[in-house]
Formats: sequence, structure tokens, C-alpha cells
Amino acid sequence: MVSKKRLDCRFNGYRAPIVPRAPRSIRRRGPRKKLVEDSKLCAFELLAAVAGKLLEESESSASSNIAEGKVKVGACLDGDEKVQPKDDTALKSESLDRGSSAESAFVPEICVQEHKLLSNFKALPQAENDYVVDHISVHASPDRVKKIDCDIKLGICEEKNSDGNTTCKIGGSACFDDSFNHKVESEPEVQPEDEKNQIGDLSMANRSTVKDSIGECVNNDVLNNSESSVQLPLYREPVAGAFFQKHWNDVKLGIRDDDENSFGCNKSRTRIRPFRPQPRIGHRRIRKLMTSKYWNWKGAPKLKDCELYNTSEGMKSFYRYRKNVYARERSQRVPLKKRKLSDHSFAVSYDQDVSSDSISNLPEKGVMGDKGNLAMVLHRDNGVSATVRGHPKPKDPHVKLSIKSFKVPELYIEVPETATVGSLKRTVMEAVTTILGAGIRVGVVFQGKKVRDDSRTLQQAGISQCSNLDNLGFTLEPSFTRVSPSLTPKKLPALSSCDADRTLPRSPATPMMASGISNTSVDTPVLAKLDDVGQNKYICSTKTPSDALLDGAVPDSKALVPVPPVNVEELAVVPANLKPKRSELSQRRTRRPFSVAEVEALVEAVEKLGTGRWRDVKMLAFENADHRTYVDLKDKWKTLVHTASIAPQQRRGEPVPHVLLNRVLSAHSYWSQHQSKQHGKHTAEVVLGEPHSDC
DNA sequence: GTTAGGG
DNA sequence: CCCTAAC
Repeated sequence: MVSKKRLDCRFNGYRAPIVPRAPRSIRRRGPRKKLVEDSKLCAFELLAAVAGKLLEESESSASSNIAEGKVKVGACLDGDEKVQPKDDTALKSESLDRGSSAESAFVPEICVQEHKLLSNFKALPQAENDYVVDHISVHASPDRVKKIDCDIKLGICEEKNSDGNTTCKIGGSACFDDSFNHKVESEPEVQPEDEKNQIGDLSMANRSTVKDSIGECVNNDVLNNSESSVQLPLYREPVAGAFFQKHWNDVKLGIRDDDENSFGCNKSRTRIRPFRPQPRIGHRRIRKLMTSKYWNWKGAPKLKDCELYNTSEGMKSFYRYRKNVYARERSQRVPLKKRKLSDHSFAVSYDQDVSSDSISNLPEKGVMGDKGNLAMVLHRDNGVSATVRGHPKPKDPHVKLSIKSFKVPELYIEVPETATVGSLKRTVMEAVTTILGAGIRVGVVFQGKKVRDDSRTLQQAGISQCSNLDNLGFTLEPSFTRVSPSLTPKKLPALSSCDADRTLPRSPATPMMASGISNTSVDTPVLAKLDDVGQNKYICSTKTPSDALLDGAVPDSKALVPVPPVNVEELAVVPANLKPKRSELSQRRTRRPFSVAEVEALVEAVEKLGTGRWRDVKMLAFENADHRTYVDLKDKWKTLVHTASIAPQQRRGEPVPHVLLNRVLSAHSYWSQHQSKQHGKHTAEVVLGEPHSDC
């Protein structure tokens, strides 16, 4: 017998705010295809947009200062080389810890054309930045750069588990840096009159043209200086473990089942765990933030309004992939509540990484644009290095941005050795797209403080040439959240997303650096921490952190609720952004493979209730798993029965324990003979007894 | 709103 | 998972 309570707890983490679905007739309306475009690299767009916006705002204040010769220009970064050492170190230490080798994946350069971006940007919510992790951040300082190139690089570390699975850890920050290629392109100072009112023009930077970098716009002195600012917050952590500790998470993506090259009959598992920040204490203000205006925004920026240009085939592939992955989960207008729940995943974790240090380390020397232009350099310190150049001249509002690279939150991937390379790729890709696909918001950090008031002018915010623009930073914050991963005692327990979410940014005065956790080692603190969590049988509560906070239920670590020591297999977890964000144009729901734990719960419920009472089954075992409808349960049962009846070799997806399958068969046959409605009381278990062995 | 079953 | 039909 499984108590309802237990079941409830078990699936608490799944509680995905389900958005009331519009009538199918309505939902079906409209081309689904459109949605696909929707979330295309919001991150980039946002970054670009922010940069543009910033520039725009900076220009006004800049001009005056420039006139006085007080303009301070930040240095450009030569991300490629100067940062490398540090990155390498970080990477290696991490790799070592994980006993793995690194690999990397590149995402082709992504370029964005501004125009419409700005409008989107304006629609972006920002006040809530505080509670969000600085997924990616950029520091800006004056300079006269126009283009930014960014590409994504993921470092992957592998390790083999005792169970034979290969664990791939995609190092978010630590591993990505080497790929940072900072290229700056100075552009002719030609500004058409008719464009003077334009804030900026973020256009695709052609790599080939992105050559004359720093040298052209900044002097060496500045360059050298910039070195100090090339530190990524994440790298500040002496030990890679610290990062782990903070970002570990467990997200399961159901890719394997769809992989034609799948793993056959083996007990393969594919897991992607975005690393999440460790829970932190004292961030109750999240609550307040959660209710901030941000939550009132109506829908995410429409990506279709943005034009993205891919400069390489790779990028296209990337998009294609994303398309497949996200086409169905395009975010759409979602009820406020839903939106809340899905808007702060990695945010916190990175936010903490944006330490004041990193900010203060920004280049101090400034260089005045040769024409007295205000230029900004977006530092990569926090993951995204972007160099933007602004022209105070009203005439030339064009700013071309090309984000060359940015960090992706650390991910944890585990795939069986038998998995194909292709499946691994897809897994990684899914992990990446999961992070990026939901869209990213931009935050502005100035002097260690988040600048939330969008209406304030830069001057009002104190952002001017006079005020060390080095302390100006941008953050890219994921706009989605993941739902709780369940804890698997045997394996590395992962901190739930809740933890991450609870890891709120410290007060302005307090830098992003999480205190006390930066020097932890991988094996001790991190694992210890995780184990603690696991041993305490903690699991994310049904509510997402935000939800919990809003409810006043559980701030901080209390967001965790005790969970019985059940054989809690990792529950299928899908990024929140993939969850409820569907609406009229609704896509197909995100595929969310049932976890073993869920299957078990289902089996138990069916054993008790029979196969004709799905609604009851739902209420009994999945009441809090909002993403599982009774129809889903019914369908799952259907497939379970089928699965149980076929050869193990033919089964796909996460293997279901034979025991369970046997129970499925038993229950199925039992209830086939007994009308479930009539025997609601007796459990099939009683009649069926223990399952027999199977293949 | 549920169930059942095909797709 | 989606969609429909049927209750």
C-alpha cells in the first residue's frame, strides 16, 4: 500500500504549473510552426538588445562627459588568450575531479540584427533580476566597439559510474571559457542622419571582418588592464567543486526514447543535470521580487519579430534541433502563476557568481573614443563577453553586436556507454537548448547592485562616465526554471532546482559570490552537501520555489519537504519552460517520460483501483503531478502493458524494472477479468501476489 | 468531465 | 502525447 501522502510527496517535484488549456479547437488554431521561431535564442537577442539599450542610454550622458574629456573607456578583452590560462585551470581541476576528459561543442556564432530587438527588449521584464541567477552576464565598460562575437562552447567531462554509465558533465562556466573569442570590430563612424534616432543596430558580425579588435579601439595599456577583469565569476571559485555544489541539479530529459540509435535493451539512462546553485539562506526577498512587475508582463518577446542570422551550418543545425525540441513547447502566453513558476532557474546560481569582485576587477583604465564617443565593453566576466560600442553621436545609433560566446550553465549528463555518439550529441544538445531555449532575460548590474528600474536613466542610476563604468555589468538570466529532480540516494544526489532557485542573489552590497561555498572541494563539501540532502530525503516540494515563496510556504531551504525513503528514482524532469508554456498556438506537450518512480506509483494505483478509473488513479498517485493527466496515466498504462508484453530488447527508453512490468501484466490481466469498478476495494495485489521473474 | 481506443 | 468518440 502506498499512502497517498507518500505519493504526493514523491511527485511533488513534478508539480508543473499546468496552464489551463484552451479548447483544442482553439489551441489548434494557428500554425504551430510559428512557435518554433519564438524562442530562438532569446538570450542573444536580449543581450544584443540590452547592449543596444544601454548604449542608447549611455550616449546621452556620455556626450556631456566626453565633452569634458572625462569619458572613461573600458578595455576590450582578449578573451581568447588572456583568459585561457585561468579557464584551463578551472577546467582541468574540474576534469580531474571528475576523472574525465574534456570535450567541447561549439555553437556557431549567433548574430542578431537589432531593429526589432530593441522593441523586444523594452518588453523585457527586468525588475526581477535579483532573484535570478546570473546565468550569463556581461560587464560593460566604455569603449568603442561595435561588434561582439560570441559562441557557445561546452566543455564536457566524462566519467564512468560504477554502474557503467558514462557521466558527462558539461561544465558550464568553467569549461566554456576557452572558447571565448572576443573580437571587436571598429566601424566607420558613419552615421546616417536618418538613423540618428535609432538606438542601435545590432547586426550580424561577420567573423571575417571581426578582425581589427582591441588594438584598434583600445590601446594596449587598456588591454593589459582588462586582463584582470577577465575573470569569470565562476572561476573565482578556487575549486571546481564549489561550482558543482552550487549548480548541481538533476534534470532528466527524455531523449533516449526517441533516439533511433538508442541503447537497445541495456539499462541505459540518459540524464541531463543542469548544475544548480546550492541552496542559500536569507533570500526571502525573493518573494517580493516574485511579485514584482515582471510577473505581470504579458508574454515573452516574440522571437518571430527578431531576425536571427545564422552564420554557419552548425547554427542551423542548432536551430533545427531546437526546433524539434522546442517547437512543441514554445512559450506562449501563460497565466501569471505559471509564468512565475517558470522564470528563474539558473538565475540564482549565476547571480551569486557575479561577485562584486568580478565587477570591481573590471578594467579601470578607460580610453576615450578617438571621437569622444562613448564606448562600452561588455566584459565576459560573467559568462558573456560582449563588446559593444556606443556612439554618443545621435547620428550614429548603430551598434552592431555579435555575441561571440557565453557560458552555459554547467550540466550533468549521464548516458550509458552503449549510447551512440549521436544520442550523446543529442543529449548534450538538448541540455543546451534546454537552457537557452527558454529565453533569457537581461539584467543590469551596476556597482554590484542590480538596476531594476528600467525607467531610470543611466544618469539617474549613477551610470555615467564619471562613475566607473567598469562596474557596469549585464547579466543574462534564464527565464525558465526546472523542476525538481528527485534524489537518487545511490547516485550523486542532485540538488533540486528548488535549491537553485532559492539561491537568491545577495543584497546589492553583497557581491554575487556565495559566501562560504567558494572554497569547498568537490568531493567533500559538494557531495557531502548533496548526500545530506539525499539522506534527509529531501525533495523539492511540489511548488516551485517561487511558488513556495509566494505562498509563504517555504522560503529558503525549507522549500524542501521531507520525502519518504522510497526508491525514489529520478523522476522525469523537464525544464519548466518546456512545461506549461503552451497556449492557443499550443504545441504538442513536452514529452516527459515516466520515471520509474512514477511507473511504480502508477502500477500501485492501478493495482488498487483497476484500469478503468484513471481519474481516481490520478488523484491517488499523481494528484500533485499536474503535468500528468489521467489520460496520460491511462496512456502510460497502455504502453506499459505493451512494454511488458514485448521482449526486453525491444523496449526503449528508461528501462522499467521487470518487477514493475510483471506487476503491470498481473494487474492488467487481473483487471481484465474483474471489472475495476466493481472491485474498487480489493487490491489486485492481494490476488496477484508477487510477480514472477521475467527475462 | 471521463473513458476508451486509434493515431 | 494527441484526438475523437461516446458516455
